[in-house]
Amino acid sequence: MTQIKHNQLPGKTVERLSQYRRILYNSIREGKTNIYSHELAKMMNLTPVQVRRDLMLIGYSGSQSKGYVIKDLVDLIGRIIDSKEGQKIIIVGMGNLGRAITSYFVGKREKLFIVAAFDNDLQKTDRIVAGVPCYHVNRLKEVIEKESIRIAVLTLAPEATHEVARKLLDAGIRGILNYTSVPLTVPPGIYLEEYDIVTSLEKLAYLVKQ
Amino acid sequence: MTQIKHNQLPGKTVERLSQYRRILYNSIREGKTNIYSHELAKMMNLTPVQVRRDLMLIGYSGSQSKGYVIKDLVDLIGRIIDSKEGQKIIIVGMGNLGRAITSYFVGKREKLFIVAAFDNDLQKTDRIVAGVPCYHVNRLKEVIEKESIRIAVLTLAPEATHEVARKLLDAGIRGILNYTSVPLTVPPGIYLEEYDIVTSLEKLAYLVKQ
DNA sequence: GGCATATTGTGAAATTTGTATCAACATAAA
DNA sequence: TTTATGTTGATACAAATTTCACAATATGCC
Repeated sequence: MTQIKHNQLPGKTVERLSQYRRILYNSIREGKTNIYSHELAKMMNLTPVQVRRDLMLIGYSGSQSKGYVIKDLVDLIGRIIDSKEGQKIIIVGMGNLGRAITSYFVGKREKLFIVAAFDNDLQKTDRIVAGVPCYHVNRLKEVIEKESIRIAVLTLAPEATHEVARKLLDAGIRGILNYTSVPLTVPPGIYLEEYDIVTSLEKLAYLVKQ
Repeated sequence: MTQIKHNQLPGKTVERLSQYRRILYNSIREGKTNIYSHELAKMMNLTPVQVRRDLMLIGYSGSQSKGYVIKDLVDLIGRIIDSKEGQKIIIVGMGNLGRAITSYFVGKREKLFIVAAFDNDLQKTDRIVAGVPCYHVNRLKEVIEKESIRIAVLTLAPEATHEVARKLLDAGIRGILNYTSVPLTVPPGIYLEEYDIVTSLEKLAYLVKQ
C-alpha cells in the first residue's frame, strides 16, 4: 500500500473527503465498482480537477482506463478520517436542536458514536433521550473522563455556553462543534468548529437581495 | 451618510457582518456605545485587522479615540444585509430538524420571517407546527408564488431532495439552504448554501485524531 | 508645546484555495 | 501498427482571503 502523507490536509479537502465517501457509499450500493473524476465531480458539484487534486493529496492513484476503484478509495478515506477504535461524542443541551441532531445522527457513521447527552433540566436527565442516555450537566467531567470522550457538540442556551465550554476543556475535550450563537475561544491544540443558522440565512438573504 | 459600495462583498465578510451585528446587539444591551476593533475581534476570535478590513469594505469609519459607534455600525450592517421589507422564508420538511430550526429561529431577526412549512406527512399538514402553518408539499408552488417567497430551507429526507429542489426553483425560489445530505446543483443566479452535520463531525474527528 | 501611547485605515505581501493546461499513458478502432 | 479518444497526475496560474507593516492622527500627560 502506498505510503500516505496526510499530516496536514487542507480543511476544505477534509470536508470534501467526507462527502466523497458518502456519495461513494451510494455508488457502491448501486453496484458501481469504479468511478471517474468527472463523475464524482458532477455529483458533488465540483470540477474534475478539484477531485483529482484532493485524491492526489491523500496519495491515491487511479487508472486512466477505469478511473478510481471505489472500494479502495472509501477504505483509504476511512483510514484518513476515522480513527481505528472510533471516536466518542457527547451532546450538551438536549433542547429541540440537540434532540434533532442526536436522532438524525445516531447510527450514521460506523466510527462515530454519540455516547451521552447532558442537560440541566431535571425533566430530561437520567433517562434515555433520542436513544442516548442523558445526564445532568454536573456529571460532565465524570462521564467524559470515564469514557475518554474527546468531542462535544454544543446545543445549549447562550447564557451557559462559556461556562460549559470551560468545563469541557477542563475535562479533556479536544474538539468542539459549537451550534450556539456565542462565539467561543479555545486554547491552541483544541479544535473548534462553529456554525450558526442565522448567519447562513442572513448571508442568503444578502445574496438574494442583490 | 457615506456612500456605500457593497456590490460584491466577499462571502466571508458577509458572514462576519452578521456575527458582528449579533455581538453588537449584546454590547448595546450592556450599555456600551462605542467599541474598538480589538474588542470586537476578541469577542469574535479574530484579529483586529480583519475587523477593520471588513468595516473598511462596507465603508464605515471609526475614530482613533473612540473606536466605532456601535449603533451606527449596527444600522449600517442592517442596511447592507437586510432588505427593507424583509425576506420570507419557508422550511421544507418538518421532521426533527425542521421543527428544531423553526422553533429556534422564529422571532430571532426582525427582517427574516419563516412564513410557512411543508411536509408530505398528512399528520403534520394543515396545522400549526412550531408556530408556523404547515402545508402539504403539493402546495409549494401555490404558496411560494402567492407570498413571493425567495428563500427555502431544506430539512427533508434525502430521497425527495432533488425533486423538491426542482419544484422550488420552478416556483421562483432564489436561495436555498440545504441541510440534507444530498449535494444540489443550481443554475446561475440561484444561491445555494449547504451544510452537513456529519461532515463537520468527521472533520473534527480527523483533527482530534492527529 | 512636545512626547508617549493607542487606534484607525490601507497598500502590499503572504497564504490558502481553486482552475487551466498539458504531458503521459491506456484503450479501442482502423 | 498507427491513430483517435479519453483519463490521470502534475505543474503553473489565478482568485480569494488573511495578515503584515506602517503612515496618519487623536488623546493624555509632562
